[in-house]
Amino acid sequence: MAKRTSLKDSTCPVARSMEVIGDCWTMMIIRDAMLGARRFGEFQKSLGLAKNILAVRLKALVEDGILKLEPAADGSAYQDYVLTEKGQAVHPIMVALRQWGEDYAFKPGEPTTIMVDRKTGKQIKRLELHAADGRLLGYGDTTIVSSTA
Amino acid sequence: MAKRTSLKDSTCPVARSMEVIGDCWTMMIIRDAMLGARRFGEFQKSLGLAKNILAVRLKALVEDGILKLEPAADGSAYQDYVLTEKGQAVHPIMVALRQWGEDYAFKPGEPTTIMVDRKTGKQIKRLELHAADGRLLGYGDTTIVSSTA
DNA sequence: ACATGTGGTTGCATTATGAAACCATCCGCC
DNA sequence: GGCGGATGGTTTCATAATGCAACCACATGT
Repeated sequence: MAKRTSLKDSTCPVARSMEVIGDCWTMMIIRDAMLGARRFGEFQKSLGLAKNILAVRLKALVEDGILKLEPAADGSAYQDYVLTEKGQAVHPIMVALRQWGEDYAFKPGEPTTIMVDRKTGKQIKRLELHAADGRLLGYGDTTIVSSTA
Repeated sequence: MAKRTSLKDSTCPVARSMEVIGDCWTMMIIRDAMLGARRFGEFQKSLGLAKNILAVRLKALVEDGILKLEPAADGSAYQDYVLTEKGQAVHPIMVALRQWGEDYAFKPGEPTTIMVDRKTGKQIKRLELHAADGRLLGYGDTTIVSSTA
């Protein structure tokens, strides 16, 4: 059999995250939801993906508690897909992906989009990793241990 | 035809990042590389994935400049897969994925692994998003604009 | 009532994934 | 230098996921 391997039971949080949101379309849907998309048609038009795929992804996202269905904001009988708190919490991941993409996947001068502070309109600061005592940490300054909680 | 859709030319950095590292196994390989894995066999044993899949993924990672091949550190005729600077730069994404997974994919008390400061052994601080002026930003405090650079 | 828009589902062709078998080197040992 | 096992893959073949297109039910506008 060639069933896609599941990492749901891994003890590594990264694996479990990837199991849920480690899919191109899934992440693009969340991105669009963060930018304000709410309706099936909005996602479909924005992403240009096949409707059956979109339907499957949206269903999975709702099941995983990242999106939830609620009555359409425009008063129609349709429903809106809106991010839950769990879905909104994906924001830092999105920012990290965005910054890496900006750094390594664009030629200088190539048109792109940037994330700005809504209040000032200025580009946001880069994500930084800090130790508990506030020291700036780089790659190599961290390691993984199994939690003894 | 049912070729997997490519997002390589999207103007959204998130899309381009996902195109490269938005794959479960790919991210797991990078994770293991960050934890010190260097050899084909190490990745294969740690991840338990089929060797053909691993071979394809490793080749892609080398082509994308995330891993590079260098003579084995143990002096043998084999080669090591080691992270490039671009590969090391994935670290913040890994941390963001890890924190989200910790928060939403584990029951309290469930065994997991945590990331610690190598010097102090203490758990690292959560990633925070800041504005250019230092203000802490939450979900909803940011927006996307097309770069006019 | 009728056309159109929205939000899907179904069918079928193509592609990717995965387990197992196979194969070419490389290494340690005698 | 010859032999056995370890290493690092490639090949084969079955199954699962993806994607296009066609279809469909219901809501809405006129």
